[in-house]
Amino acid sequence: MLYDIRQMDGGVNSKQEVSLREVAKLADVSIATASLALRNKAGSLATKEKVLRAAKQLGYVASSAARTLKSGRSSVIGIYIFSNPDGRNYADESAFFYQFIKSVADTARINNHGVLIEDIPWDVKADENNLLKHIRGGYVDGVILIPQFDYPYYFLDEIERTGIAYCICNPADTTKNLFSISFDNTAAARLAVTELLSRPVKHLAIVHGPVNHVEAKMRAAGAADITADLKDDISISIHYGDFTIESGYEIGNRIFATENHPDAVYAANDYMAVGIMRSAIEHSLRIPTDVRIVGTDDNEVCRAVTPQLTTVRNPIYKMGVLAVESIFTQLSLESEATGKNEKTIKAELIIRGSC
Amino acid sequence: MLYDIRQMDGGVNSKQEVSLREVAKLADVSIATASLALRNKAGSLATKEKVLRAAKQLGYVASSAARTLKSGRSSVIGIYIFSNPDGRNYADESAFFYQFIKSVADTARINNHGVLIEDIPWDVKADENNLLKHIRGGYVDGVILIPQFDYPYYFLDEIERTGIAYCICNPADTTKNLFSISFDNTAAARLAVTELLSRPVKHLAIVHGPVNHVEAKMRAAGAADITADLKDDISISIHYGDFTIESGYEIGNRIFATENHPDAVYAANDYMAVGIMRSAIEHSLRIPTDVRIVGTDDNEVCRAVTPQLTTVRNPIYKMGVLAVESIFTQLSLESEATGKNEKTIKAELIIRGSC
DNA sequence: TCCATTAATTTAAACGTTTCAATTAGATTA
DNA sequence: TAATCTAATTGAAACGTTTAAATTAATGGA
Repeated sequence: MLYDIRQMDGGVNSKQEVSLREVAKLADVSIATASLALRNKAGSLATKEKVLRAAKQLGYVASSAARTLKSGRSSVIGIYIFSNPDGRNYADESAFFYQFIKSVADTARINNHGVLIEDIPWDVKADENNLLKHIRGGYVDGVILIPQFDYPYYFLDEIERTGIAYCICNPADTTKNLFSISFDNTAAARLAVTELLSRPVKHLAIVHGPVNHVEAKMRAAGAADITADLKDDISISIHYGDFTIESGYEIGNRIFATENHPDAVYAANDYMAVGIMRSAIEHSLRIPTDVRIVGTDDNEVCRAVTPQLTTVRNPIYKMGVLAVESIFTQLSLESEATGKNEKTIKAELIIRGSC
Repeated sequence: MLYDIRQMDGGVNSKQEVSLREVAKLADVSIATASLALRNKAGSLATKEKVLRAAKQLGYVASSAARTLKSGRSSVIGIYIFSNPDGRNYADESAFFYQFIKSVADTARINNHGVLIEDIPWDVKADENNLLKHIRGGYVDGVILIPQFDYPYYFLDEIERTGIAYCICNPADTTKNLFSISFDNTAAARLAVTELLSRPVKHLAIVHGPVNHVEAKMRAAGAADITADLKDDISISIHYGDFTIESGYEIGNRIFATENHPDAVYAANDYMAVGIMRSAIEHSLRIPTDVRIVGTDDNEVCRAVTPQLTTVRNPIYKMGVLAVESIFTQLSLESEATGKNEKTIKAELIIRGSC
């Protein structure tokens, strides 16, 4: 059922119930004085009190539209999650995104900002999605972008041109000079693989995520950093999943069916790791005795499985906080004065029973 | 690090780059004509084309603030998730919320509406949180409310008074006449318990969620419906968790330590269920041979564990879609003409290996 | 007491749309 | 062709704020 809202003429056109005019009248001051007083910008103490009382009595709330129109600030920050163009939305499953959204919303709210959220498939054309529309239309004061996949940033030039505050979370290209926050995915993978190799390993399986997924790529690079130096008596196999539990399970079924099955598995995310665990258990392999497994992210599934999954924590809540702070820093500075700023979030190994 | 955005004077006050005025000038028509043409409200074909071309050439996007101010419609729908006042945010973990948000955002976008998201702890006073502010300030055209817990609806009178479109997801009190969508939690629990009882059971454990959680309550009632009719040769024990994996695990440790441990467990959500499973496995109990377990929700953790968890599916994506549709129906009708409307979403048993 | 400052207040002009009412152009009929 | 009707276009007034500039009031020093 689709509604064409543009043709909805019947509905309630809710005019502001109580405007600044009424507050001013009740407080017996001019509209300007009322405006100033309410925002604590000027006025004598007595007037401020008088106006505040009047506003409270009438239940006055400033019209966001009028304020935005005049001030040029919407007090809204947009989160734009770019999703997979192939239509498979691994992210649908991800508890992570809610944590991220919540951290952004919490941090924004402290500063009296709202949060707008938008999912944009990568294959939707620039002029058909809402990112640039929102920016040009003044919907948002700042944008937090989560590209996820490694496609060309069609939006970057326009964003830089308009000078809007932005922060890219886990950008694909860190050589560009951007406002960005990145989880140190490379270090995360290095930590995980190093942990696996801290005990004797005969066959190490590396399970990558989607090939064009930015974080998966960097985790792959991190794993490669370590395995490159490995002696010949450790055999290594590389596998590609798509970040889902099911893909992990299928890979598990392939690798555990062989005679010389892996005794150590690094998975680029926790979903695949638990899928692999399920397969291992079904193949009557004991974890961690027969096979040791390390995942990535510290998603809640880590604590669901038996034994619990050792993993590298990706502190997603912190990323949201930092992203919003970056936006506010940009907003509070003269546009000219800002230097680009790239932050990195450290990876932390969380040891549990699977390893 | 906190920023007082109210004192940020240095920042960019981004005026609209290209306004309707410029478009009208380029197309050589009046502003009114341009406005009408762009919204396809009137005008000859030739004029429409001319205006559209001009708009495209200039990269024109209507100012959301100006449009909202004049039209009284913001084209934004707000999601307000009420969270636990005790500070324990079970929801932080929930992959469910992201699915819900995404479904709302997807459905809203089809109708050119944005989605604002806000978390409101139940103990924050009415005039200190953003719900009523957003409504009175015209931020949103409609609100989707997720109360989660059973506290008095301080907002309801005001919402009804302003006549804003709203939809309450899983309201506590279904006797009130509301716009609402509910998952049939009672039926869900009945389905689950009935499934457990379809084979011989000696000791049935029922694990409830937080006592004041709306859905937990109804699931408890559903379970009670079935157990009330049970013969005396089945012993029943009741336990209270808080919807987290850890609370399930602790309950598991208690119930599986006893001699006459349960051979069937119903858990009011999947997180607790997998926690219970972990405990069972650690107590060397085989699932489903020694103990059969059924959860609720069909969260992703169901597919993470071994064996996979049998559960009752809570189609959260559908709930988001229905909520938005309810909002749009209200928006498209004369305010007077609307009859309240309560929809229920059916529960569906998903049989997997744990039962 | 008067003048110079400074603080408080107000007037009025925006901000960029939408829409009513009025005007003009175009089509149709007698 | 004139008269009538309809469609297209436009001028101008809002919507509810913010803010620069102007005005008025209050304060202090000589």
